[in-house]
Amino acid sequence: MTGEEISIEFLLEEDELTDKQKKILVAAIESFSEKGYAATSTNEIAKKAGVAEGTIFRHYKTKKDLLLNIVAPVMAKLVAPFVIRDLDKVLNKRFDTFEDFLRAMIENRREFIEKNGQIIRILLQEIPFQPELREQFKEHVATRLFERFTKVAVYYQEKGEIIDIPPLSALRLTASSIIGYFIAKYLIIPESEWDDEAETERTIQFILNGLGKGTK
Amino acid sequence: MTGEEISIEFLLEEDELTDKQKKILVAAIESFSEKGYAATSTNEIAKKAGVAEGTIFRHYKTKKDLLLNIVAPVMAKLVAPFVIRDLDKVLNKRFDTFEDFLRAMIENRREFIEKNGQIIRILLQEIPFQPELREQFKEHVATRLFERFTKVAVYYQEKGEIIDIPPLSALRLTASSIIGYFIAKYLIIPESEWDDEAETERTIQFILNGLGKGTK
DNA sequence: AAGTAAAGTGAGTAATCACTCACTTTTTAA
DNA sequence: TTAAAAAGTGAGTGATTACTCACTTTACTT
Repeated sequence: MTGEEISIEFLLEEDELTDKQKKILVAAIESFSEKGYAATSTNEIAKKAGVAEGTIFRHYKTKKDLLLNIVAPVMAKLVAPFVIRDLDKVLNKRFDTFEDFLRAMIENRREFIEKNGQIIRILLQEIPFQPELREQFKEHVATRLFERFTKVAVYYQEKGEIIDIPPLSALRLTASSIIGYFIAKYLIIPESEWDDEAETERTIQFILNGLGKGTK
Repeated sequence: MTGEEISIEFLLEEDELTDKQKKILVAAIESFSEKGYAATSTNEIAKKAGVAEGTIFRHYKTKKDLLLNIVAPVMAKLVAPFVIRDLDKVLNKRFDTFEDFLRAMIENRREFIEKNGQIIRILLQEIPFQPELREQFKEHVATRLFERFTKVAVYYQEKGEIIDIPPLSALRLTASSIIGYFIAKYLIIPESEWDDEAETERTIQFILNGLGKGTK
């Protein structure tokens, strides 16, 4: 976990935040991702940020409010628009092959994860316990992602590149393979060095063969 | 989450536990899986179990001790021996095809998940924050699973059924597809009814084509 | 039936929790 | 320059926390 840098760029630009407010966010992100939301005290965040505890509550009504203000923008302003916007680019370009599409997707998501690793970690941990997060996720990410991917799948199905299965199944299988790769790389075995290029290639070929029509 | 029954069968048989001790375990499992470990108080567990708070600490030195005593057996006595033992059966039988092997694996894991859903949930949630759990998992589950699967992969590679890639990559891709299916079914979209048979079949075919040599 | 160990109890404890508020300092605007 | 608004402070709040301990009840052995 050494050298992991925090991506608060968008938080910095979003509003005009004071120096102390930024420090609170940075400290909270760090502690939440290391120890978990429930196990992190506001006192601890204040100390790490070099700020009085009252300052936190000047800007965030409750501790949960702080959590939501950290995670929500990542979903609403990065995950959703980013995914959607870039998917639009991808879709509008209409990559010639499903393979090109996959390659672009994976590279796109890799960059996103590397910039927002800590906050994604918090998101993954807290989604089971915070109904607000779950709803935001469904609303902003899941449903729109599904809508867009359906178009992609149908497009390449019509081209005859991938087999005729329900788009949701195609999405599940594709996403499983890609996310599984990221989870293995960033969560399960982050210590070992990966041959990223080779593993990416294997993942792409696996999906292509898995969904392909066998004209290899 | 209605009608979900708790699998404490093995806990019941393991030692001779008193009625109150069983109730403590059941209550703790329920609360931990619903609210998370850190957000659950011992007072709350005691009340739910109909027991004095002191009774909990008579049997478990600390709250964390309680957590470990719930989760560890699932790994050590169910996950590890179960996975390994059944994998042995599977391996010793030497299923004719990789397809048969996959089918047996998926059915086996499905039953396990359905019996131990709550504890698996706790395990997944707490692994990032409890080093003891992480080590136990690596020791009992990950390494042995990898060892065994390597043999399987090499066996079917030699038979020419699956392509020649590193066994770890084959494991990653296979596990991603299967676990992805379970996560989708039990965690992400548990409310909708699934055509389990069809989805299982699609998952198997996806893996077979993905790792196959294209002689479809 | 008596004696002993284990199981169970619940009031008590110090520490910590999220959060408040009267106050001071800094920033902004006219 | 000044007044108002915003940002920052930290001692103080009652509630809750995990855990203890002197004591009572139950279970087991002879």
